[in-house]
Amino acid sequence: MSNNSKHPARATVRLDHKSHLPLHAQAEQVLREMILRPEHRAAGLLPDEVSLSRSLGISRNTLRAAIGRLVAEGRLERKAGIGTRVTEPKVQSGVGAWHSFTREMDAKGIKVESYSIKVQVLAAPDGVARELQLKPGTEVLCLDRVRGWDGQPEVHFRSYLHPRLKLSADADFSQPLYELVKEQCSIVADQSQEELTAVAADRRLARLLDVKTGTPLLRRDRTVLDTGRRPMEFAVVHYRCDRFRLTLNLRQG
Amino acid sequence: MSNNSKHPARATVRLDHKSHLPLHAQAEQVLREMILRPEHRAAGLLPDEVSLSRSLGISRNTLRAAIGRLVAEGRLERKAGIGTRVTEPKVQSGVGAWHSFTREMDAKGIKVESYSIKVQVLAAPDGVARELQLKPGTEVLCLDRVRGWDGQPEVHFRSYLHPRLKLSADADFSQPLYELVKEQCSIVADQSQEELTAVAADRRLARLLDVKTGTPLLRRDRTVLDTGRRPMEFAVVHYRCDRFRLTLNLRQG
DNA sequence: TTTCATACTTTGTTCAAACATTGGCATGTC
DNA sequence: GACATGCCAATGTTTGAACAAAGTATGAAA
Repeated sequence: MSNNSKHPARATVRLDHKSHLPLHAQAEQVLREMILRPEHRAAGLLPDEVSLSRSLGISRNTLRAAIGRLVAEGRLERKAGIGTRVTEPKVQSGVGAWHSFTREMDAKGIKVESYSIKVQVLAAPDGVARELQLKPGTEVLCLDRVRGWDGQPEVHFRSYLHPRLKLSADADFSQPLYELVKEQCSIVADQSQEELTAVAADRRLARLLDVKTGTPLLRRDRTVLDTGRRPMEFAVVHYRCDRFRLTLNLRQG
Repeated sequence: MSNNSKHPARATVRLDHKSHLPLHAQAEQVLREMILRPEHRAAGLLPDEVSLSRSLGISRNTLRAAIGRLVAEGRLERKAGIGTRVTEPKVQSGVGAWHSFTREMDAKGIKVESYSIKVQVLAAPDGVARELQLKPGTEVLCLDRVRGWDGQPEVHFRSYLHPRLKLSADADFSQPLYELVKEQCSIVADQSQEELTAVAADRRLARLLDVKTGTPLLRRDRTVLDTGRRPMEFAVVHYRCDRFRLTLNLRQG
């Protein structure tokens, strides 16, 4: 049965057969919203394909196309004989290429929150100056950001921006950084050189990320180059790893 | 027309309707081979869906399921009114590529030493079975290795090898693993999917890597796929990070 | 020559239907 | 209790069909 206690009759969204957006795409949107709703996580299972397709007013095949993409994306899991369930959120980030953290989380349906933004101008420490190919002591813009979701901090970024970008300390740093730089400075981020290590949280990081001192953190040192291979940013990023995983797709080289 | 000069009559592979492997999966394999063949890159286009499905002896829908996955994977590109084309391989240098640990260290002039090698056959734990796409409990070869240099351990690998490789426990695992597999099994490692996190050393790891319990370690969960995108190895790697950094060169994506 | 309509090829979308396979559950037997 | 059996519900697979939309090629009209 479709309307048993587990799957109460919802406002059965009927899809628009006249929209220029294909039905499978509309169905995908509906499913994405369903995924966010807690009742489906709680219930464990989504309504079965036959009744769901009926309630959406589309055929089972069309619905399956939408579900299939969400499965491929890792947001749903299907099992023959059982049903379709919302994947337990194991948040991941990254591919062989990198993106804005905010946009990447957005794509996963997670609303990124900013917990603190501090902007200051300071003399570049030696390591930073080396990475940015500057004389030690050159003044750079330093950006501290803590981000997370569901009220919990998850990652701390400390970015040093190359003076070439000519960004002022009162710019709007709440939007994705690389888009800001692209628009304001016409400098486009292109590649990054990264180093990954594990470190213990010191007192400062422990406070910022709301963990105990000594908690293992993933540390990511990153130098971002623009399309002209000039360094534009050096960042030290610390991730808590309890709700987050950095994922990579690499190729044999 | 299907058999014009652009798309000469190939040995029309008819798929096996009695195989346990679904037709769409078989079609996917055929397409993967096609993608590698230069004549299709040269021709610019693959045969059109209708004639290709006929020559494979399957319906257009079934073929489209296979093509759809390869499109999602970025290996094929479809355009309405035009056809389906093999994606031009993007030429990139040193992009998010991985190598043998041993060879990578070699390149840095560091002589890698093996401190312990344990080989055992055991039932695949659930997570491992999932990554290798095996039924839980299938017997797999499990390889434990500790490597380092200057008399200090630096990294611990625990590899689970897919039974398809048919490697016996008494093979010579002192040489680089992927070369061994390549020679012994003619299976070539091609890509990897990785997850990076930071963890605290438990007692076992602390002993193996000669660090204090609780020391932050870089944990790298890696599924290695062969050229046919079949999983061949799942490995959990732990690095001490005091003498070692995992470096990556990524591109904006 | 340029422009435009039209036919044709190819992929895109959608449907209904049938059967296979998987897993959970109840019912039975020993 | 242990085990086999069979039913049921759910996803998995496959097909044939029809029409839509995109892009190319052709030929007629301006």
